[in-house]
Formats: sequence, structure tokens, C-alpha cells
Amino acid sequence: MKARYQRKSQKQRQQELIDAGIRCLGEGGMSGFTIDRICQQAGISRGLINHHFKTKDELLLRIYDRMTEHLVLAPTSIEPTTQLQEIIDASFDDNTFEKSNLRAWLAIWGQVATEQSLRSLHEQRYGEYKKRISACLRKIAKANSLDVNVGSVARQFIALIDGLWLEYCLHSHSFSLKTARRDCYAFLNASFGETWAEEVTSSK
Amino acid sequence: MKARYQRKSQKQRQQELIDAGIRCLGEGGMSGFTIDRICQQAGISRGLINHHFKTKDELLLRIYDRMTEHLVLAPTSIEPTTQLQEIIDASFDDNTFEKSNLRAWLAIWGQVATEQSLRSLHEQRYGEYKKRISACLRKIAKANSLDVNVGSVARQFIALIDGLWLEYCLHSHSFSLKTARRDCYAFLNASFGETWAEEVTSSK
DNA sequence: ACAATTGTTGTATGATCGTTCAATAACAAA
DNA sequence: TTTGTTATTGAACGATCATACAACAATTGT
Repeated sequence: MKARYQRKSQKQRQQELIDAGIRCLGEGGMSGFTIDRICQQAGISRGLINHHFKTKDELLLRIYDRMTEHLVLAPTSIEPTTQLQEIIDASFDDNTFEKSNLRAWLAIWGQVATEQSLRSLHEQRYGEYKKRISACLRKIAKANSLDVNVGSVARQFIALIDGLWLEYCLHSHSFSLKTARRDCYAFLNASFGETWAEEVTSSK
Repeated sequence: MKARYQRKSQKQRQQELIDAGIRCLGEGGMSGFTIDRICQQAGISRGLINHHFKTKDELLLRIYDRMTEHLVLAPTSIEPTTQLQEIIDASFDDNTFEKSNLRAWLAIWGQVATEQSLRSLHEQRYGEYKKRISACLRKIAKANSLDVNVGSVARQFIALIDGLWLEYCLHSHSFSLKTARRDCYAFLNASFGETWAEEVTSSK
């Protein structure tokens, strides 16, 4: 006698639902993020999702948590220039820098602007991200005894990365991954007066 | 005998519906963009909207058209530096750079990534916008006999503006309009090696 | 083998969605 | 005043939404 379904642990089923949710967001944006579609993607019946997540908003929160966890991970290297390089490469590598992923981000950003719980989580993550980038920039400026407005450059740097994602997502045929990465390096070089230009651009 | 409602011309009613739609997008994103809400905002009954717009998607298309029409308007000045300045000031002036407007943009961007008709209109508008910016940068570079990668700087410039909008929308307390404008000027100065720094920053 | 636990199913529910349409009434033209 | 045009209304429709819940069954512990 074959089992009609397979029981799984709460943790694993939640993981699968989070994955399915991200996939749905990537396919149809927030309009595609429905209970029916998510459950279908996860291969379960409609009733189960409310057993693992009290509400749909709670699932969305967990999805955002998952999508931003890499931002707050401890850096793998200590050198500030290579840290920045890691951030750039991570932002524009073939796995994460993908159309469906970008669509999912757009959908989430739209919700962050509207929903309170998402917003507070976002502000926390974004704050840590910005702090980390600012620290790198400050060290580099100090090491080369340059007079740069660290806060301004950090804001610009973050805006540049997000904006390039946006541009690529909405106008994909205008440039590629490599182009985006090069643009980031060009920005850093220009902002630091090319003092560490070779160091960064040649290391890739 | 008082009239129960006031008849208006098709053109004016469409205008009002477009405005109402933008307001709805600004309040609740794409989830707030419903027939009921839009009609309520416009002060008409639910049935009327399909008389003026065959479908909801058609209204959204018209809304996008309206929100981007300023991008393709003929520049009011000829000097490339002041043209760029106008773009920056227009992007970050008190009227357009507003939370609700930003939310509306986020919602629309999310749809652009998904829907075909919106996407093609967007690519057209974006193309003209980029062309115009590139032309300005090229002239400036030539006038100062500088060797800059115009395409790269144009991409970065557009990404910077969009990214700053995003940052402000999702993390508003971190900076203001003036800060955003200053960041744009700082970027241009850095990218052009400060050769026309005073010219631009002092003119505001 | 049996009982307890709990992950899972599928239906029911009430709300809201976009769209259609016949009836109505405001306004202009005659 | 009368007629014609058409903007406008409000109800009705089927589809889909998020959620609740009772019945069920897979697995674990005994």
C-alpha cells in the first residue's frame, strides 16, 4: 500500500514554501504571489500553507529574511578593497543576478514601501549593509589619506548597485553582468581619484 | 431640480481617472490599484471606468505614459551642463520626489517587469532618456577634451538617480532631497575629474 | 499491535476582484 | 419642447482571493 503523501518536518516544509514563494514572485510579481500558486509550486494542497505560516504576510516576511541574509553575513575577508569587490561580485554573479530574482526583488520592494513589518526588517538590514560599506570606504580613504565624503559615496554606491539591477531588469538588452561590474569599479575609481584603480580592476 | 451627476467630456474624465489611478498606486501599490478604489477616488460609479478604458491594463498603460512624458519633452535649455542640472533638479524636486509618487513608481516598475505592453513602452521611453543624457555627457567631455566612457557614465548616472529614489523611498530618514541632489553632483564631478565642478555645484 | 501526535487534505466560506450590460438621465441640438 | 446622443449608474456575473476547519492519514513512541 503506497502512501498518498509524504510527511515532512516543519522546518523543511517551510523552506520549500519559502522557495516556492520566491519562485512565484519571480514569475508574476506580487499578483502571482497567491496561496494557490505557492502551494502548487511547493507540491502541496492549499490548506497546508496556513498550518506552517499563520498568514501570507508572515511568509512574505520570511522570504524577505531569506533574500537578505547574505547582506548581513560576516565578510570572508578583512581587506576593505576585497570586501567591496566581494559585494560587487556577489551582487552581479550569474546566480543571483537573474531576471526572475530581479522581479522578485521588485515585488518585495513594492511591499516594503507599503507594509510596516516588512519595512522595519528592511531598515535594519539596509542599515547594517550601509554601515559595512561605509566602514570599508573609510578605511580605504584613510589608508590613502584621501579627503572623501564617505557617507555620500556609500549612498551613491548602494544606489548604483540597486539602480543597475533595476536597469538590467527593465531594459535587459542594454548591458550585461560584466558591464554592470565594470560600471561599479569605474564608479569607485572615479570617486577615489583613481588612486587604487589598478588594484581593483586588475584583480578580477 | 438638481442633477444627480455631472457629465464630463471623455478627455477630462480620462484625465481624472488617470490621476485617481496614480493616487491609488501611491497609497497601496499594485494591490491598491483596483477598480473599486480607483472609481471611488475619481468620484464615479464602478461601471464607468470600463466606458472610458476598455480594460484596467489600458488605464495602467496610460498612467505610465503620463508619468514618463516629462522624460521625452524637449529640453528647455541648450547648454549640456544645465540640461543635466535640469534633469537632476526635476528628479528631486519637492513635487515629484514624494513618497506616494515613489510608491507608484515601484508598483509600475514591478508591472513593467511582468507585462509586455508596458515593457515596450518603457523601453522606448528609457531609450530616449538615455540617449539624451549620453548626448549631454559627450558634449561636455568633448568641450573639456576629457577621455571618459560616455556609455558607462550614462548608465551609472541613470542607475544613481533611480537607486537614490529607491533608497529614499525605502529608507527615507537616511537622507533628504538636498542630499540626493548633492550626491548626483558629486558623482558628475568625480566622473569628470572635477573639471566643471564649480560650474555645476555653485549654480544651485 | 496499538495509541498518540501532528502533518496533510479538501471543502466551505465570505470577501473582493475585473468586466458586462440593460436601464437611466444629463446635456446639446433641433 | 422634443429628439438624439452618450456619459453614467448600479446590479449581476463568474472567477479568484485568503483563511478556517473538520476529517484523515503518515509517522513516532510505546
